Order: sequence, then C-alpha cells, then structure tokens
Amino acid sequence: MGIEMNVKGGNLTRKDIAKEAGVSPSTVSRALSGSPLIPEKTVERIRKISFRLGYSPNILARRLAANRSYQIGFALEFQEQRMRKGPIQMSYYSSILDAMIMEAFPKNYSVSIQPYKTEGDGSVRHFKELISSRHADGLVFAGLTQNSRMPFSLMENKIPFVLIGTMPSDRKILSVNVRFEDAFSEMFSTLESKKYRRIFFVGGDLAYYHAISQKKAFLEELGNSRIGLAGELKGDYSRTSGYAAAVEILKMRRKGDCVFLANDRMAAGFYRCCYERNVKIPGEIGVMGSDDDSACHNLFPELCTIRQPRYEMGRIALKMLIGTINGELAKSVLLDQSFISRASI
Amino acid sequence: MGIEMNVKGGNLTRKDIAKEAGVSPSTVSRALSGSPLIPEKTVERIRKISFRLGYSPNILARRLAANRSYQIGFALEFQEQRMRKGPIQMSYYSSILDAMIMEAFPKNYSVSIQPYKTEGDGSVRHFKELISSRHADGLVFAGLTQNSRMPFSLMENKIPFVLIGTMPSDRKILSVNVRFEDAFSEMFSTLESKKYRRIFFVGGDLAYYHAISQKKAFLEELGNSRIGLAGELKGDYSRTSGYAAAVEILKMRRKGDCVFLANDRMAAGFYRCCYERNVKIPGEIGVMGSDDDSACHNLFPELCTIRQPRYEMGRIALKMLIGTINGELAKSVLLDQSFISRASI
DNA sequence: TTGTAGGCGTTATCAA
DNA sequence: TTGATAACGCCTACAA
Repeated sequence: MGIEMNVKGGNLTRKDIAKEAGVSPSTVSRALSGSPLIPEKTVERIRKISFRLGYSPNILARRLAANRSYQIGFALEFQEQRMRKGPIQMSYYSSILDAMIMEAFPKNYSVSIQPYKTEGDGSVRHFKELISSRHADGLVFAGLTQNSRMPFSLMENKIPFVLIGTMPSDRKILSVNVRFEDAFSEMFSTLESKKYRRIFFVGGDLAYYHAISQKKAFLEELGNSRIGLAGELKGDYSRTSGYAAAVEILKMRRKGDCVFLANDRMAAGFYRCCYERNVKIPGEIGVMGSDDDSACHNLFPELCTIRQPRYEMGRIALKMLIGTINGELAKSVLLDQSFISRASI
Repeated sequence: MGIEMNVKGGNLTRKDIAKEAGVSPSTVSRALSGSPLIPEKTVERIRKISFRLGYSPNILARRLAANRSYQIGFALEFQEQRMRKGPIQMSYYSSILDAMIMEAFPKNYSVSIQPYKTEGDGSVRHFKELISSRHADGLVFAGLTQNSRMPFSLMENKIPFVLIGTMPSDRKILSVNVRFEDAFSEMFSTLESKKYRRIFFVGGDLAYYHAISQKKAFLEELGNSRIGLAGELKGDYSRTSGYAAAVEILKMRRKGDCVFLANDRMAAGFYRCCYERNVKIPGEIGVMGSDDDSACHNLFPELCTIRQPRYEMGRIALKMLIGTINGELAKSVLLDQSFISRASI
C-alpha cells in the first residue's frame, strides 16, 4: 500500500483527524503543536493518523491566528534599466541570502526577496505597508548608501529591521558590519615581509559606509607600517573603474609597488589591463582586492584579497532580526575580516 | 503634516476604515480590491481614507479566505557538507531567481526558496506537505538529475510544478529547456571560418539532461561540419575537472585544434592550466565554454561561449506555473541558446 | 449600490 | 485531560 491522501474532496482539516481519532479538533491542535497537556499516547495516535491521512495544519490559518507571517523580507533595490537581464543584483547577495535561508529554515521562517525602488519617502511607506499588511514580520537591508535616511524612518515607524553593511549613526539601529583594521594590519606586515615599498589605493564608491570606513582604516594602518602611499585613486566598485585605475597606475609605477583595490571586481579590471599590456602580476606589480568574491576565483594568478564574512553576516542578521521580532534585545555586531594571502603579491 | 498612522492600539482593519467612511466593511473590501460594484466616487473616498490612516488589508486573512498562499517555492537542494559556507548553491541560480521574483512581483506573488535534502520518497512527502499546508501554491525545480523520479511522484500527487533544465520523459510535465542545435551549428561554422580543423569535447555530468542532450547535439552538428573530433573527455562541471581535461588535451593537441567544454567553469579550469604552462589562448589552442556564466567574465582573453537564456527561463517558468495554478493550460517551452563569439577562438 | 452573515482553519481561553 | 467557542481579518454569496 502507498500513502492514502486527499481521498476527500476538499481540504483535510483538524476536524477530519479529530473524527478519525475520536477526539475533538482542539485536541488535535494541541497534540500536533506539542502541547504538554496531551498525554504521549494520544499524541502518538493522532500523529500517526495525521501522517496516514497526509494531514498538515494549514499554515495560513495558523499565521492569521498568530497574526504573524513567519516571513522575513530581504529588501533589495532593483534597477529598471537592467530589466529583463537581472534587475536585482542577486548574485552579489547570494551568499547572504543563502545564509539567511538556512538560518530561517529550522525556525520555520521563510525568506522572501522584496524588491523596491527608491523614491523619496515612498519606499518607507512601501515597507510600512509590507509590515502592516503582514507580508513580512521584519526586514533585512543590504547595501544602503550611507546617507540614506531610510533607517531612521523605519525606526520611527517601528518596523523591525537589521542593516547589513551600513553603519547607522544611531546606536539603537541594529546592524551587522565589519572591522577593517586587523586585516589591513596583517596585509601591511605581509607586504613588508615581501619587500614592497609603496602601495596605490583605489577606493570604492564613497556613498557607501563600507568604502568610507575601508579607506579610513587603510590609511590609518598604512601609517603604522613602513609602506609608503604611492597614490590614491577613485573607483566606483565597477570593473571598468579598476581598469581605468590600472591605466594610470601602470604609468606611475616603480619597482616595489603594489596596489590595493576596494573590491575584487575592480581588481579584475586591473588584471585585464595588465593582461593586455603584458604586465606581470606579481612580478611587475602586486595586486590585492577585497571581498573574496567567488566570481574572481577565476583570476590568474590567484587574487590576494580580504575576505568578508558574508555568509556569517547574513546568518547573524537573520538571527538578530528574529530575536527582535520576538521581543528579545539584540545588539549590533562587528565582525572581523580576514586577510587572504595569495599568489598576486 | 505627516502621515498619521497606527494611532489605534491594535491592528487597523476594514472596520476602522468602514466606520470612518460611514460604510460597511464589505464596501471597503470591494472598493480596495477593485470590484466593479462600487462607484468610482466611493472607491476614491475609501482609498483616501485608507491612505490617510495607513491601512492596508491583512494579507494573512486574505490568503486564508482565498485558501492561497500567493507564494511560489523555488526548490533547491542543499548540501550539508557546505553548511556555514553556502549550502544552497544560490549564486548558480541567482539569475533564475532574479527573473522569478521580478515576474512574480507585479502579480502579487512572492518567491521563497525551499531548501530540501533528497532522501528517497521523503522529499516528495515534504513537497506535498509544503503544498497542502499552503506554504506555497506551486514549485519550481532547477537542476534535477535526469533519472530523478521526483517529477512523476509530484505529478501523481497533483502538485503544481515546473522544471527548469530537466527534460521529463512525460509530455504532460511542464518544463523549460534549451535547444542546442542552432548554437552549435553556428559555432562550427565560425570555427570553420577561423580555420580550426579539430575539436576536443569535454562533457558535463551525464546525470543531467543538460549534459546528455548537449553532447548529443554537439556530435550531431559536428557531423554536419568539416571539423574533426580530436577527442572526447569526461568532465563533471567542476573547475578541477576542466583543469584535468586540460592536462590531457595539452599533451595531445596539434595545430588547428580547439576545445569545447560543457560549461564555463570547466573552461576556467582549462584557462588556469594554460596560464600555468604558458600556453597561449587562442594562439596555441582555441577554447569555448557554455552558459555565459557571469563569474567567468573575468577570464582573459574573453571566453567564447554559448549563452543560456537563464533569466528568460526563470521568467517563463514562473509564468507557466502561475498560469497552471490558475487553471490555465500551459505548454513546455524550448528556448534557443545563442553562440557568443569572443576572443578565445 | 450597499449591508449582513457565514466561512476560511487555526489558536487560545474558559469550562467541564 | 478534554471540549466548546470566541477570536483572527478578510472574502463573498445572498439579501435588501
């Protein structure tokens, strides 16, 4: 025999199980949700019947009764220009998402991406609706620009949320961020041991906290080292900006120089320029990126980088958020990055 | 003045709006869900009041009443070995997910990832529960192995679902797949025009429909061309298997040879080997991959490849699924790939 | 054109 | 230890 399910036309409900077990619907509810009131024997019997009939409680009803969606929204901005190609830059956030899902799964939460377009206060209203309509119990934001007022408006509206990679000026706002100092310090001592003398800095888009904070820490730790600053260039995290930086840097470079780019993507642009001009890495110039972006694991020689604990950040953010939703107190978290020495220096 | 919201302690409901507007709750419902029964004037008034009070219908109640979750599950297998790093290979599916979300968004559906572990018939039961408990109205599967019985069991259990990249033997099962022939045909004529004489084939993991079908089409179209088969190697889609293939191929290669690898990842492994041995691409050997994987856009020289319309596949799969859920008839779809000529040949 | 009332399937409270 | 029963907030016949 197989499993006999849905013999009945409509939906199977508690009632059906109750009838089959000769108990009342509430007993079924209690038995199935692990209430201590019901004796083990009854629980077992009801469980068996439910399994045999293929019954599982209607989650929609449960959610309504609990007034909770058990859903976490991962708010990601989408760009209409890139419509029909990938308006959400999902691949960039995939490891964070991965972490959030795996963290949510055993807690019976699910994660859904909430795409949004920034448009003044409209988006705050949008999120407020998301919460009050119970689409989600809370939100995780990643990649907000530093000057966004969003977190404050969300706060005022009592929306449960956690920021990833954006440092709020208000302590009460929950966030998960990284510390740059230790990784840079390790990077510079490695560079010293490899006899590098000067370093170029190619920064990221300063609209983001990450870029600002990274630059600050870079310069600070550089000051503590015996490496000299060869030059400072602006980038915007794009591969083309890394390429453009390379064009300049390759002109100015001297023996014993290396370059740090604010993310691996830009480093890939740098590599490309070196490839085209037949400049040897690390022979003629050392190259370092940041993020340990898996898309850059294809570069040769392997790119030396600073790893962001993105998976860990996603995991913690979700944990904090669920805690907050359940009324626990949570505190913002700062994680350490790690310097990954590879063949490009 | 700002927006006055949630002055009331509990939740704002239809009733509150009804009272404010001097109508009954059902009128509010109808007005807000675009029923043709209510005159435009009333609708407008109710809408204004709702907006002013910050009311939006409780989606949980709506879902319960409709007996629909308005959620689509994207079923992805996770690997416990890779726990704490990214057990779901999200980045691989990110553009499909991106597409599904954007397609679902305007239709008021949301997409949530449903991680699962394959374990005999247990997973079918898991999915059946997902549906009967109304966690999701339907499921999208990507990357099932060809010999999986899953689709048939799902079918028997009347679970609405669509497969991406797995060709079911049963016509009644909905799927979105790609045709290989035209792209290969174009590839071979390009190779002819570039005076290539022989080609190596490095296949993918033959557990997948994609790999089987790809190989078949490759050999067929090769037969129609003037290019010769230099050798056939096995791969498993991993970078290391591409590297291993390279080791063999570089030994056997002659002038006028090129190689096709079943995906770009393996091609990246091939590149690495060439880099290490200082073999020039395409000077000493031409290289082609498949998928147009964005993670391989960092390769130099740019990798010639065959593009999978992954975004389009995700979009169509979701459209088909929602159609099916709503009782429409849908038909499986075969999309064309496109050959992307780049500097590596 | 609008209102009334029953139903959706739970959970939780209060009795028994 | 169990059983009624009232929420939960919306949708939708059916009635007016």
